Parts: sequence; structure tokens; C-alpha cells
Amino acid sequence: MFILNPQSGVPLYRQLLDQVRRMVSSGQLPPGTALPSIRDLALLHAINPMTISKAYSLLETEGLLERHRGKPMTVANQAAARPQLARRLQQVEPLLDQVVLAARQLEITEPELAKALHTKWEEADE
Amino acid sequence: MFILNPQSGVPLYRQLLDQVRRMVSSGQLPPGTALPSIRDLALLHAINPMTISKAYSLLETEGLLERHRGKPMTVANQAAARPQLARRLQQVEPLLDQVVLAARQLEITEPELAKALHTKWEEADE
Amino acid sequence: MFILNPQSGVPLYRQLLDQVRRMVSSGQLPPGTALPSIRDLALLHAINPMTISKAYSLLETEGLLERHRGKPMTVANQAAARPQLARRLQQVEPLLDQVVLAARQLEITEPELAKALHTKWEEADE
Amino acid sequence: MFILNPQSGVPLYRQLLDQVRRMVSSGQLPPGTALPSIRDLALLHAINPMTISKAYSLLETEGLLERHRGKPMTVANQAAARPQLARRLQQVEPLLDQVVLAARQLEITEPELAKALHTKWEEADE
DNA sequence: GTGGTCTAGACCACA
DNA sequence: GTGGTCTAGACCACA
Repeated sequence: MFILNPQSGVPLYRQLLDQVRRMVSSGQLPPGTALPSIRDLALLHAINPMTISKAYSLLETEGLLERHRGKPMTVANQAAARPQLARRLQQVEPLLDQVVLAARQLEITEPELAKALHTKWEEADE
Repeated sequence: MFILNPQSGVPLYRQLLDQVRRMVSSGQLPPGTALPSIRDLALLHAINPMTISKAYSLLETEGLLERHRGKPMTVANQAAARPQLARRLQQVEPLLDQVVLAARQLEITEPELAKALHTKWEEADE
Repeated sequence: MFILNPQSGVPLYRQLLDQVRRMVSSGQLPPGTALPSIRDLALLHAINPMTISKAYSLLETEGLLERHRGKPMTVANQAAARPQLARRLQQVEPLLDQVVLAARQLEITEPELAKALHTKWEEADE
Repeated sequence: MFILNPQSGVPLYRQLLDQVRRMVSSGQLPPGTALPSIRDLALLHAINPMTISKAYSLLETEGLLERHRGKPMTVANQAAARPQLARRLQQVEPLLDQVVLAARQLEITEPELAKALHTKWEEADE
């Protein structure tokens, strides 16, 4: 469900944070959905429960998740409607900036980059 | 010359490291080229000289840069030969993985993503 | 500087949170003031640094504190002017509610309670 | 009859514990009095019966309450004799400590605090 | 020196 | 079963 990469330099809790935000944004996690329990995620990804707890707590502070004593956390109601395409695109922009910067510094051309992206996309389909 | 973003979650020295590697890979920084002094970069980006020094030192250990007493560091000779496209593309792949993951979690379609990438690329031309 | 009571049933990080909020509210910690370092506080109160770090981080999220890489955290600028008496009183109200509830359940009269409060106040002067 | 506040940071069972203790201390719940059933309290406050059960059980261990199969719990006989004022005041002291600490950190003066307490007291009369 | 991230693991509160 | 709090301690990034 979530993809965590410990090598990337980005803290694990932040990777989780971003992914939950996106899946709520897209409607893949609609309001009311229960999130996987902290323990389950910790076991599954072999990371410490507190790392996940930290991400979940921050999302609660943000108002995106709701806590229910003794029950799983859920996506909040006001984590409303799936935003317009434009707003969702905004969330990928920082990454696109990094990609474009990297490609240009490597003197990769635009068609070469576009092709590489296409390949990655298709790989993800499998 | 370099673009550093303290908000991204990626450590500053690592951002610098990646960028130098890429510009050497692409031939934009050919062997013998002098790098900006630690002090200049520190002033320019308002960060601590030690952060830059750390990145430069790691690149020296890697054999990509050479240190010359009292003179600026330079790109090493054996850093030479611009690698094949395939090898340069490898360096952008981790970023492309992140982009594809993010886009899919946001339910952005491939054409929408391709278009956004194209826009970013053109913006960078200016 | 801070008074932490592990017996009270209130989590330590929350006690700290409340106390910093109040001292910023009152102007005892004016904008720009550096807070005691996490390590110092941890040693002083013999508690774990992460507990303090958690309180500080929440206050940063709240906008009350500012983080400075490699330097102590400070009271934020927008943690503006000392609020009116009314707003400061609001912050003690939940505690007064508890006191009044407790006293009435103990059948302590108002004058008895007022006297006890007065005594406590004077003790604190010493 | 009881006032429970899930936001206060103090565990629910502890709030209940304190309140029963006080009302027994004051004689508001004299020996022999039947307590509200666990089920009723749970419904009334919308909390889990086990939480109440835990508080009642602790009070039974303490000797303050007595369990009677198939009948409501009652206040124990030896719980008797309403204690002197001094002993009842002791039970509010921890709260008064918190109030005085909070007020002083907020730079609220003693008369201001006394007045606020008076107001709260009167509000409770209604 | 500063704060940040993460682990392993204990124990608590609540359903 | 759920999440929350706290500890002891390692190691990292930055000044």
C-alpha cells in the first residue's frame, strides 16, 4: 500500500506523510477509510512503530486524519472532495523540478527524459 | 550554478553532491575545471562552509575532485569520459520512480504528467 | 524554569507545552528569546530528550517557536504581543473548572477554597 | 453527576476515580449509597464500560466501594466519617498548585485570579 | 555545540 | 485488538 525507501535520504516518516496526503487528495483514501494500524505497517515494512506514529500524528494535527480511542485512525471528513487536477499537479511539482534539474545537469535531452518517464510508467503498470 | 532547497528534506550536502556528480557526468564540468570556492558558495547560499566542505571532501574521496593547496578544487582527470546516455539516465531513475509513484497516488494520468513535465522543461529554458 | 511533575497524570510533553505557551503569552519569553536546549532540559529534569523534542516540535508546528539549524530554538516573532488579561485568563479557565468541581465535590466552601488559594500563592512567593 | 473531559490529558478512569473519592470524602455519597451502574454511566458519557469498570474496581480494592452480586455497587461502611476540612483541602492542593503555577506564568495577579475563581464558583451555582 | 531521525522495547489507556 | 507515552541510546546534519 505504501512504498518506503530507506536509501532515498528522505526521512521515512516524511515519505509516509507525503503518500497518505496524496492518496487522500486523489480520493484513493476517501473520508472515513480506516488506515492500516501502526503495528501492521511497522511489521510489514520492518520499521519502528514510532516512526509511523509520528507521521500519523502529524497528519492528525493537520486535520487530515482522525483519531478514535482504541480504534484505527480514519481519514477525516473535512479531508473533503478530490481536488481539481491543477491542485493535484501542484503536489508533484517539487519532484518535477528535481527531475528537470537533474536531467539538464546530466545533459539528457527532453525527448530522452520523456521516453525514460514513459518506460517507468509502464513498468509501474505491471 | 547549484540549486539548493533546504525544505526538501534531502540534506544539503547530499543535494550538492548529486549536482556536482551530474555536471561532471554530463561534461558540463570537464576535467580540470575549477569549482567555486567553499567560501563563495557558502555566502551565496547562506549556508555554513562546513556543509559544502563535507560535500567536496566526499567527492574528493570518490576521486571526482582534486584538491590543490591554496588553489580551487578541480574536476579530476580520471573523472573524464562522458558516460553513455544509458548510464546518465540511471542517475535520474530514482527521481523518476518518485515522480511516477506520486503521480499514480494522486491519480494523475500519464498524459497529464507528461504535459506537466514538458511545461517544467520549457520554464527551465528561460 | 519549567516545573514538571511526573505524578500528575498529565503527560510530561504536555506540561511543557502548556508552560511554554503561557510564558510566551505573558511576555516572560519575548520573541527572539532562545529556549533552553533539549539536552540541557533533559539533564536538568532527568527525562528523555525525545520527550522535550516532541513538545518543542509541536510548538514549532503551532508557529510559536522557530527552528534554526544547529542553533537553539527561539520564540517566533509572530508569537506577538502579550495578550489582554481576558485572553490570558482563558488559559487558566480549564484548571479553574477542575478546582471548582473538586472543591464542590469535597464540600469545601468558597471562603475555604479562596483562603487555600491565597496560601498557595504566598508560598509560591518564597 | 460526574463530569468527564476527554480533552484534558488526564485519563478518563482517573477523572472518575478522583470524583468518586471526593464525593465520598465530602459525604455527598454517604456509606450505603448505590452508585450508578457501569452501563448507565457508559451510555451517558459515551465511553466504554470497561473504563468505568476499571475505576470502580480500583475503588473497591481501595475499600471505598463494595460489590454486591447482581446489585449496584455501594459506598463502603468504613469509608465513613467525613474527614476534617484540612484533609479534604489536601485533595485539592495538587490542582491549586497547577493553578498558581499557570497564573504566575501568565503574569496574572493574585486579585485577578481570585476574581476569576469567584466567577467560576458562581457559574457553578446555576 | 544545536536539533532530527530511528530503533528496541516497556507499560498505559481505551474498545 | 487500537493508539500514546516514555526511556536509553545510536547516529546524522548543521553551525
